[in-house]
Amino acid sequence: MLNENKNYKRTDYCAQLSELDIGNEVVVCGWVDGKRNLGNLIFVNLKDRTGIVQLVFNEGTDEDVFSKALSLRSQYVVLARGVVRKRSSVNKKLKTGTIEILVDYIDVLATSDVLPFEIDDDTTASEALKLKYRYLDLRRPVLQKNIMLRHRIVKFSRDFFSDNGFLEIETPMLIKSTPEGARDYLVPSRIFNGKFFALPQSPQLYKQLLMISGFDRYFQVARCFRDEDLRADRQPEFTQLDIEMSFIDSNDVMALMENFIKGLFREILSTEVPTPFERLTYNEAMKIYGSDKPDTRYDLKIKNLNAILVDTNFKVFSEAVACGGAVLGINAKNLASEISRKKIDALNNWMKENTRLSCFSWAKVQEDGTASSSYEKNLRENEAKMIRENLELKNGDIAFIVASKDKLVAQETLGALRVKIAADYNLADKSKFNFLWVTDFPLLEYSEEEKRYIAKHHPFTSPKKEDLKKLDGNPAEVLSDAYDCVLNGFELGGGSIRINDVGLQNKMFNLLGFSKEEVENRFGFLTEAFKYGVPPHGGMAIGLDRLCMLMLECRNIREVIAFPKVQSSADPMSEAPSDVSITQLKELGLSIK
RNA sequence: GGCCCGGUAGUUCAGUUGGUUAGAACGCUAGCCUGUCACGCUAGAGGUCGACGGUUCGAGCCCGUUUCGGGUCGCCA
Repeated sequence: MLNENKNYKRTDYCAQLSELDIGNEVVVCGWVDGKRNLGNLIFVNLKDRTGIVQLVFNEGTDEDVFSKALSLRSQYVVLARGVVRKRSSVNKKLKTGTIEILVDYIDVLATSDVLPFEIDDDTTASEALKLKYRYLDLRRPVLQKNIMLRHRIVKFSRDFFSDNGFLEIETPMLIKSTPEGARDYLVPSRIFNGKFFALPQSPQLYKQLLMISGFDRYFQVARCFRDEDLRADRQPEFTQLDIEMSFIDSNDVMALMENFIKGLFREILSTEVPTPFERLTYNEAMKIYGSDKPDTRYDLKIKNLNAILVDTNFKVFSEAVACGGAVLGINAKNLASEISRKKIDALNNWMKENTRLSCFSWAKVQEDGTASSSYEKNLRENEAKMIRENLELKNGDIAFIVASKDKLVAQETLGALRVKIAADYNLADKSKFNFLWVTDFPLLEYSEEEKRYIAKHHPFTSPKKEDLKKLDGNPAEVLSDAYDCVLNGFELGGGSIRINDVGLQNKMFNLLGFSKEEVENRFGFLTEAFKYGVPPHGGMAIGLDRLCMLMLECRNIREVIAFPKVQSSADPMSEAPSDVSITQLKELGLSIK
């Protein structure tokens, strides 16, 4: 009788069945996610992407069907037909916990070897193992959920921008390698031996060319490649939500993105994000938070103590001030008792290893006004007092102070310490999504290594109109019409108004130290295009993986990417990168040293 | 490129001062079991201690090199 009809088609997803289906004959397909054999009674959890439903086989079950059920092992793929019925005992952990399917037909569609690790949300298998068997890792409910939510995020994005008059246009993957920015992934050319394509770091130039073509509003879910080392929030191959618009200014771009984010968070997380987002200039962000991507969910704001310490006897502080640097402090409120001497030492060690300064000074004030402190004994009484007042240091608080002859180093170091303390002592409200714009970045940055200016954003970023004149005088002071979108201490994305004047663009290349020949060679097609009617334009790009990671509260960007790379940029599953044949190399005119 | 942490059964880990036959849990295999859902009970199989070299009478343990993974700094226009 078995296999009388092999053409059963799935009627329902496992976990979409409910008490409304009781009495119905259904056909489900999925993977065996556990079997409980009680002798003459067998329960099988059948799982698909929607979840789990329980199959039952009992004394009334056909003998052949029952023996097939007995043979089931974990992760076998089966098709089962049966009648939905109410359970005698409820499992509250399952969406389908009140029903089960009494099976009258089962087909084993595929068997499975014993798994290299248990497929379970709280699996403890190592990253390496899970990534080698990523397709199994992806069977875990949490990753299934992440990938399905990512789909919804991308779909919302496409719908949103389409509805706002944007066209999705694909740009090439094989492009010209350009200087500046990250290291390119290179692809050798077969036709032109010795020459290379690069994979795009972003579709930047192409989207600007699309503006010149008159498409006016462009977006793309764009894959980008940067051959740099990985981090927990960074992959060498990643996806940007890339947009560009003509006839707009930076406020238009920011307003549009605020609407987008608001809609997205409402749709996916049912959360209201307040708009407009807070705005900080780059200088303010560095001054208050010591970072150009501050996490504003907690306070720990930085105070400048220079004025108090101009002529202090304590050389560490006075020299920093005298050399144009800074003495900066933060007050970790109510953490004095938590941060013991041992923990202070540990923090100092952390700082030595992870920042450009080797140590900080610190102080705790007791109830009677005396202090336990690494620096107060070196200061005059009124100096110590003024620092306490400035930092609003009270009993129970602990202050951290850094001094450096380089103001930026002091800011960055204390900014990093701020983040570290907040992470160690859980100061951030995890339920919050604090968006902000950081604007008015310096246009240029001096590179000691290369002995020249490099573009802080990219070479096509427009200076702020009011700073144009400074370009000839002191280019280091010129601010750019650029903006970064920051969420909870992560740079979500950024953009700018672009240069649309060929003269200004050439001046910019000149400032960056490119010769006429280099410009012609590298960006000739762009400067040529710039002769033929370039509309004012600008845009931005959002790191889609990072956005998903933050929305889904993942700790690592791998959790929202189906097939991510490991820290060495390799793929342990396919074992890419790999050797290639001599023939392949020969065709490309390459030989391996 | 630098620094830190890790690699012992299929998996996650323990392994004392270097000393007899390297353990546990889960998983796996077999048997029993009619309401389980982390089913239960009984029995069993399963090890190149990442690799190479060194010290030693003797190395999972000590030393060196190397490899793989994780975190981080540099880097990421």
